[in-house]
Amino acid sequence: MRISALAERTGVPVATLKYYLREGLLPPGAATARTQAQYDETHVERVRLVRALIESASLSLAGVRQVLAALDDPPASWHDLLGAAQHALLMDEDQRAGSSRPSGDQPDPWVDRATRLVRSRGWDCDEYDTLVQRLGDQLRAADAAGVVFTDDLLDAYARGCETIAAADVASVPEGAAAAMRQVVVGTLLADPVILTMRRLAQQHASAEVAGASGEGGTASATPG
Amino acid sequence: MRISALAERTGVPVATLKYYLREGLLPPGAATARTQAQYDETHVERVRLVRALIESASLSLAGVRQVLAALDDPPASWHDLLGAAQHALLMDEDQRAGSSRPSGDQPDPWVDRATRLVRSRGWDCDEYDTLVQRLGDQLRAADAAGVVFTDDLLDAYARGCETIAAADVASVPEGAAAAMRQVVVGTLLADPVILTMRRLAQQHASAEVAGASGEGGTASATPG
DNA sequence: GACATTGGAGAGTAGCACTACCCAATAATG
DNA sequence: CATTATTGGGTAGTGCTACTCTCCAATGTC
Repeated sequence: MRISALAERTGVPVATLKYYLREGLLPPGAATARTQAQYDETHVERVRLVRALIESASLSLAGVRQVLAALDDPPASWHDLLGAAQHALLMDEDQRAGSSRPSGDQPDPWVDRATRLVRSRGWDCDEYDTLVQRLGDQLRAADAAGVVFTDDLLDAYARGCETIAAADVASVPEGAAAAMRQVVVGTLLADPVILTMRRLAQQHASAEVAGASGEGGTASATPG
Repeated sequence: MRISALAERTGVPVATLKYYLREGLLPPGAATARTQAQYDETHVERVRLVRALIESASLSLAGVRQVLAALDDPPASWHDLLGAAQHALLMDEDQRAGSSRPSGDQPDPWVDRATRLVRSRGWDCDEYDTLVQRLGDQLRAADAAGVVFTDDLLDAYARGCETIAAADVASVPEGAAAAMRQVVVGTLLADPVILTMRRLAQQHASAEVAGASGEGGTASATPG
């Protein structure tokens, strides 16, 4: 199929596809001549993947590049695989949010709290560093904004995340190279799903509380 | 305090504060003369809030504006309050990710699946519309990217989110206007926290599985 | 042979979040 | 009262991202 067919199949304009080709997000088609190339189903899939990462997981192009690199060069072990996926993600998020890591050696109380939280859950692998740092940063930011996360609340988050993560890990077919896609892309695309579900669950929980306490709030229709 | 003092207290450059003033993210200080105004602690708090929403929750300025508007004009009931918070969020996220809502009346299988999922959890309030739509969109995007979310997986997500949301709702002081801050800002700032925790829990879970199955992967150190 | 299409590349665009600069009015200081 | 620094207010410019447009000669197709 030619580029215009690829554009039709995916709903992405030809100009954008050319851009992706230039940026290396899309591998070049099999050149049949100097100004002609053939694209196949793998290209369709890749374009759809790129679009999903951009639109749903809201990755930047740089982030997409990282993820694709990880996909094209799958690490050996399960664990490294997850690490690679997370690394790709971290890179991207760090870029868009200037993480003001003081990088000093003095003990940061927020990172401490994050560490204690993680420990209390029994999550005491090594190499958490980046993620725990990140968690500490987020707790600090929340505090600066005047929001209090109680220990109970964070503990509930941790329990909820354990449920989620256990299912994540269980859902991956063992050892296959196809697992990579599931882990990397699944992790990324599940993020927004989880957040949306949280909102839904909040609505449900708040409705229950409201109902129980006889709250008569004006139930405004969801704005269009 | 003058604007330069505000800049020092918050670590935000004066030029940026002026920009925020112009954009209405920061209320003007009490003018003591035509070219002088006094700022107080509420301004410090607001600046920190804005920064947290931008850096941690990675909202756009437009999103921050929405959130602040909701904060300044708190709805009467608990439930509406949450709705306002979520509305503000949706606006923002919809802007940055062009939600390709077909808006047709034909039944969308993905939205259907989302609806069934929500129903099966007993979350059958009204006015879920936007969120369920959103969930359907996300499931469709994942499918397009070739990622399969099994029913079991989504159910586990839902259970995890129930845990989280129950804690969210329980953590809010009843009926106070201060609750608004906790709900709106807490919801937003907790999002990244939850995602980070998910990553941590995944690491933990994958390490356990790897350990159990005798996996000998090269445990690369987390890249700095 | 006529004409649309292609690959390749450069340049241009729009939006976002600042950032720099300028101005007259004012405050602070001596 | 003179001097200097700072302020509010505004305009314009910056850097970045993700496209989008335009051009070209080579090619495929009829």
